[in-house]
Amino acid sequence: MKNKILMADKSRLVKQASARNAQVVTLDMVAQLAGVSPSTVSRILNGTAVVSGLKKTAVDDAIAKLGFVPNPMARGLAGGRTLSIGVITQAIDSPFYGVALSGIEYELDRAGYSALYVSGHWDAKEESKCIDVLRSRRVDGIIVLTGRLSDQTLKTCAKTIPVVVTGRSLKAPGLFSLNFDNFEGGRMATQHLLDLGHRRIVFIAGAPDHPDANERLRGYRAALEAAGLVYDPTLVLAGDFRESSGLQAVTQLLGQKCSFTAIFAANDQMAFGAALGLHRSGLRVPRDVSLIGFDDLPMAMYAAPPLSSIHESAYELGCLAATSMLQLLNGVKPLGQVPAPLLVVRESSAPPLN
Amino acid sequence: MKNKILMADKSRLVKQASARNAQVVTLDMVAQLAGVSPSTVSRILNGTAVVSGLKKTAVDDAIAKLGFVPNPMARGLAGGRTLSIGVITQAIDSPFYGVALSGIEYELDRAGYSALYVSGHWDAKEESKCIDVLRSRRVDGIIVLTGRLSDQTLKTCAKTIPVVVTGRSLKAPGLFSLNFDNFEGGRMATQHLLDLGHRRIVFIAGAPDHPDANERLRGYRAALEAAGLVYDPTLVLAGDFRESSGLQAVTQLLGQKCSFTAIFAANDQMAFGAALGLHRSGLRVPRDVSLIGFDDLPMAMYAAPPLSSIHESAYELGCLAATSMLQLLNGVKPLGQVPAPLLVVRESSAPPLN
DNA sequence: CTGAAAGCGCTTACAG
DNA sequence: CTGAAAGCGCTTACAG
Repeated sequence: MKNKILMADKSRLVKQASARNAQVVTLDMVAQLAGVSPSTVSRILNGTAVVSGLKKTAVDDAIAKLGFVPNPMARGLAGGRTLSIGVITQAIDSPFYGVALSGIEYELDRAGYSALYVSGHWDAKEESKCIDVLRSRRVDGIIVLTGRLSDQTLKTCAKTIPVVVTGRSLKAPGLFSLNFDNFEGGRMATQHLLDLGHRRIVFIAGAPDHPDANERLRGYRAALEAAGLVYDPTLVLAGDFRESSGLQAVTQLLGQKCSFTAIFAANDQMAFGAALGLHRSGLRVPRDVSLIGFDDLPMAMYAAPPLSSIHESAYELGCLAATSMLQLLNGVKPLGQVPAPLLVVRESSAPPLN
Repeated sequence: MKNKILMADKSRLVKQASARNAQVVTLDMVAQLAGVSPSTVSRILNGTAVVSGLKKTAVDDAIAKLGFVPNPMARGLAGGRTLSIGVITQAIDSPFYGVALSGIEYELDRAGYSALYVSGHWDAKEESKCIDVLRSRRVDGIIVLTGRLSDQTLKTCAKTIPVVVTGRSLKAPGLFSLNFDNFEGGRMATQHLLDLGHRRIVFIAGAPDHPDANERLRGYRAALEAAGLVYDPTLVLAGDFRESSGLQAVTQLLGQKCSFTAIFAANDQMAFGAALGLHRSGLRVPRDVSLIGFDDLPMAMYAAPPLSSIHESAYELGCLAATSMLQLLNGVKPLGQVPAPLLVVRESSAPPLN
């Protein structure tokens, strides 16, 4: 008798399954096989309620036997969540943010969430569009890796969806910010060059309006002033965080016969560009010019010569951003903090010649 | 009279909307406002059927007025598709694949699709898990950026879901492959060094079992043999496509006092590592040793000295993979082809000293 | 060309 | 502790 019922059930299952996709196992099928209601299966899956041991075992067995995997879309539709987190990055191929993304991916994956990456391309308008795209995809939360969005925009956004933002300090309901001490990092880099005996130190700035960039410049100025040096604006060149702008800055500098013995680039990529500019002019690092970057990209140690830099752990930043988001989602107050900047001295910085 | 109905409708809309999320506008609301059935709105949205002009205008107006954005999950559940494509990459922070991802992102975005990135970390088992994850997310197709999955696994996978794979030539139903001519690229790089007069040319190999790596090695051998040189296995060192393995290879080489005048690294990252190894030993590029890489990463031109390489357009590869997937999804036979390899001569390669 | 209706695979009050 | 039922927001045969 029991067998007969089982067989009848099975043929029914097969029929259902083949409707659209032969592989699809549904929660209903699990419920039937386990002899419980779909509600019970759902509750076991989500840990929503305490279920008697026997039923739980039966359900777990059925899940294993059938190889059941919940359909995230049905879950999302019914439960009002997607188990996916939107991540706004500047460029998915950025050497710095790429590492952060892998940290995010790691932590989210552990918690059963997926990441949806969208690129803002260093443009506030595009970043706004990213938010729209992510909203339409119904992500459960948004991680914003720095960028140019205004504080106000972020606060408004956080009213309807949890937001974690890096690269600034902001307090608002539903929002958590993770800020790296760019000021201190900028100060340390400059201080390192001062300690070596440099006095004419060039600063190649990052993308204008970017909080990171501004803070690093502030750190540069602070170190200079603390050393009793006057801030010389002709030593501060514009940049945009890309290699090409570092090259351009050095070319310009050399063109106007500006005298200097060291360069602090607001990120490693620009430092690489600057190094090329020096190389092209026959200037050697660090003999003729000392060079220090910022970020400590994986590539920094493979530059020739290996680049001194301020270490900022992108991977850890990504992990932190992800775990903070998860906490926000679970109603836990995030308390994580980004590690302090660290000076990494390699071979690109040395005392000046004379 | 008409006004009254509209007002009544509105209050109903508000009630519905506030149920879960105050911002949510549904297709039903659009239908009501436009005075048509939900089916019609759906058909207009999807271009599934020809709809009379008047109704279309009414619906478009209603969509605009309400700021309606279709819920992708409901769409997915009902329509059996998610408008999302899974992308299996080796590491989301890979300098090479990162650029490919941005190409994929660009093309997919244009078509209203999203990408779901998962990383295989150069491991066949992890890549298999990636497929499972993507399946459970119900992606409409899977793009596999090279990797170690067996041909058989890919073919099997393609039976139930469209697959585009790069880095190999494979024919199977539901599958399209995009292969870069790594053999020719390897040959060209080696030929370049031969043309400069080098005879003792080291090859630093890529990750074992990776088709890219094997092909580049084959190209190396072919060029050597065409030049009438005997293949010397002691000149071929193991690598894994990472900087560190390039460094290690050179260290090993120098340790065993192997004589050579040039190095061909199977990718730029290993070339950077090799450059560091040479630098540490006081050897200069290209005076003492010529160096050529493969991929032509954005960083290659910023190396010191700028690195000669074989150009492979990762961005274009990504675009091609994405458009091919879109074609597969639309029942169109993809015909795209990856551009041929291109030799880029910079400053890291020169004739040998003697 | 267009509607009414059923259904996609789940979750969650609502009742016991 | 557990079910039956309604509903999430769409799409798609099925009828006109």
